Amino acid sequence: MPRPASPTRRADILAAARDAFNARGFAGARLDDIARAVGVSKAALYLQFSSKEALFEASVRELIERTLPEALPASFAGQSASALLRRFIAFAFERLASTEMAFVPRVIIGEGMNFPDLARFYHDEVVNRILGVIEAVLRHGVEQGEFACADPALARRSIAGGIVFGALWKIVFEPAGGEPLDIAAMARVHADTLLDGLIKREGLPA
Amino acid sequence: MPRPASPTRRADILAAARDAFNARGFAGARLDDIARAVGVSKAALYLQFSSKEALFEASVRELIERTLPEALPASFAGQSASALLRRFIAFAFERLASTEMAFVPRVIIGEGMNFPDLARFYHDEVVNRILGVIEAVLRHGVEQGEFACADPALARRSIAGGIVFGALWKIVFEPAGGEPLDIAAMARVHADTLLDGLIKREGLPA
Amino acid sequence: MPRPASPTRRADILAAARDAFNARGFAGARLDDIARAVGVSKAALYLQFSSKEALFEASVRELIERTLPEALPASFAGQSASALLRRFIAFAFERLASTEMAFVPRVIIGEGMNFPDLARFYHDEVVNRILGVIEAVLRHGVEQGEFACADPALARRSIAGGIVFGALWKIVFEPAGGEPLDIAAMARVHADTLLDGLIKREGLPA
Amino acid sequence: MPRPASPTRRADILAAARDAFNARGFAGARLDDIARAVGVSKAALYLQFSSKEALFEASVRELIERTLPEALPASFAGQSASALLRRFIAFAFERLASTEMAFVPRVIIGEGMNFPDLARFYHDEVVNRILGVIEAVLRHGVEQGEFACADPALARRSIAGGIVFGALWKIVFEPAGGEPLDIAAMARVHADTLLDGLIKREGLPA
DNA sequence: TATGAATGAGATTTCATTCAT
DNA sequence: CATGAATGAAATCTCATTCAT
Repeated sequence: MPRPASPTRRADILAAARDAFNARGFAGARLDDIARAVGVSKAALYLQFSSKEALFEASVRELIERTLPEALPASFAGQSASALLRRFIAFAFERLASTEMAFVPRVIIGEGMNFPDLARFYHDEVVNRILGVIEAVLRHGVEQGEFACADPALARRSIAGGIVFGALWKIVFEPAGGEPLDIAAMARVHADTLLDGLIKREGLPA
Repeated sequence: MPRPASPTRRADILAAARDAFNARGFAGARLDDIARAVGVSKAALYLQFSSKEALFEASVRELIERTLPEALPASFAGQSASALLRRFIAFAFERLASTEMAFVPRVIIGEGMNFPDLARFYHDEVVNRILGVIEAVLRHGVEQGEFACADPALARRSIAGGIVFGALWKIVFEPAGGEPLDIAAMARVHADTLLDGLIKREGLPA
Repeated sequence: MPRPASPTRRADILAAARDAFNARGFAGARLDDIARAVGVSKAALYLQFSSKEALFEASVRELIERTLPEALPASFAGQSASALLRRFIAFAFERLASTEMAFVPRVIIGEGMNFPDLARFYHDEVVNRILGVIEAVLRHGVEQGEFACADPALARRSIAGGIVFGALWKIVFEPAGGEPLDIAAMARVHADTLLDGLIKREGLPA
Repeated sequence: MPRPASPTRRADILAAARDAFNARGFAGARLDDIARAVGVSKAALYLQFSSKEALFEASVRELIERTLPEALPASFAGQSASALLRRFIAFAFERLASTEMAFVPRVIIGEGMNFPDLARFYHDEVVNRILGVIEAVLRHGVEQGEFACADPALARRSIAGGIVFGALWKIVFEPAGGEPLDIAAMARVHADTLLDGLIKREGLPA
């Protein structure tokens, strides 16, 4: 019994695919399950995607392309570098800790070696761009005389690292019995630590 | 061609299994390949491990148990908190960036959801202990009046995050075309950033 | 994009079907390709043919019915049996070596067992009639005292055999790397051999 | 329930494969049926042959390699060219008309275009070798002053053609309702016709 | 202990065929 | 008439697992 074509069909498939890949990994996910979740036949998947691999790549790319633009701050104008960094960290934490978004780094880390094109795409289009934004904020702060940062190209990874760690905690360790993590609190502490440093400053409150 | 039983047989199998799981993921690795790499029959694997899952878990656990002692710094006695933290960071970066050690976080991230026991084991035995060490250093620094850190339980993840990010860069993004990362330099910058903070201090060089 | 009904539509489909069946065999040919070649939808094929089998049978039958008249020589009147046979052989070689005509024997040989009706039709309408023509020439020659032929009913297959072999060479073995065959020359030699025999005759040039 | 390894296992599979390919063609034959005919699982076929195509090629090659040597005369010594040719024709008719052997040309003709390597192999190893033998006999006869044959390279196809036609008649047209063909009689008549020619010779019985 | 041989269950993929529009 | 969308049924192939030897 054929079903009507629908503009959401493709999006439905991508969402179901994402769930499946998220839950079982690329090799472990079954097209049968994806099809059943969408409510179509397996063959219907092949009307839109030429292979399981193509479906996987599309599910990753689509998510990235849909969500990346709003993940990057549009402009730095009129804000202190500290405020910019705080906002970026808070925003990134909240985003990346959501299951939908966290799916991508998880599969890239877990299966990237089997999909070198995809890993490169993710590196080029996501990781590098985000690192670029962070570095720009750092340089902006240095130029304003607000930040001291000898090597922004390396320091940016310290900032990204905490965010990634928070996301991994949420999706990997919390389900495994790790203590629940308050994302907003961790974002705040991450920003505090990075901005103020651990070493006590004279005359400043901790 | 029967081979003599050997005490290294089990270790050989575990090493080959690790290579395979590292290269292709759990589902993608084939017992055939592992057996061939060791030079035994597939059936021989079942003499030592009851299933592919068991072999996977054993290969991860064995590595953890074998390397855990050297993964933790032996003693902190008689050093400033700053020096301790620097040493720990340098030590952890170097360790985790090696392929053998990086294998564990990678598979835990990629397959942890299908191996909850293993994820919990890793969390309990490794992640939490390492985080505990970091937290101890932080508290030690606060007690000595050297550090200002309002929430060591959250701040420790900022420290760990940079380390994990460095390791992921090495094993995931460098192979995908990312720029080569100088681990020692990043360790230094990570420690600098965390200790001194980004915000410029009066009278201190950047 | 709907297209106007057209009297050539059916012929177009049959021609495209023939190409496809010729190129990949019955099972290997895809309705998708046939439809695309014609420029209609797959479903449109079903408006004219009830199944892939029906389309195949129709494509073969149509070719036979369209080409049979010109496959048989019009008249033998007023010629020597030798001349008749030479003319027939030359004519048949030339005809059967063309791709379009060779299509039928090829698919009958390859798929006849799955299409017994079609094989019988081809046998009755083509093979037997052509063999009948050959036999008539032979008997004509014997009656005229020109030929010596004890069993024209069997000998006719020796004549047809060379022709079929030539056609198969063209469509099967030349594409597979066989040496190119000069059809006209082979027709000549085939006729010579059959008429004069291999055993040397007194007083005749070899 | 595993079955004991057996030296006939491979031969059994090849025979069953030949039956299946003979009955339904390459694309139409199902590995399921072949496996069931042998009494093993489908997977067992893959222990010996890496794909359906490999099984097909092996089934053709094995048959050719097993039967071709005895089909070619070992030596021409001490026989008249006529006797040689008669013997060869009789032998070839009998052989090629058997179902086991005829399967090969049938499939090559019907599906050779999908297996260019196999078609070339069949051309090189079978067709060309047999044509070479025929041509050698013809040249031998010419050298002995027994045959007159201006172009043995073309005439050999007239000889082969009758044989092939006989085989095709047996496997294609007899099942389709064609009149039964007496192979031995046709072999005799084919040899007679080729040797003596159709044109009546003075003073010789027809 | 060790293995070669075998398999069952399931994976992806293909394609002739149908039907609402 | 015509089609885009959909599907059911099957095909090939894979692989963890078992067992007689």
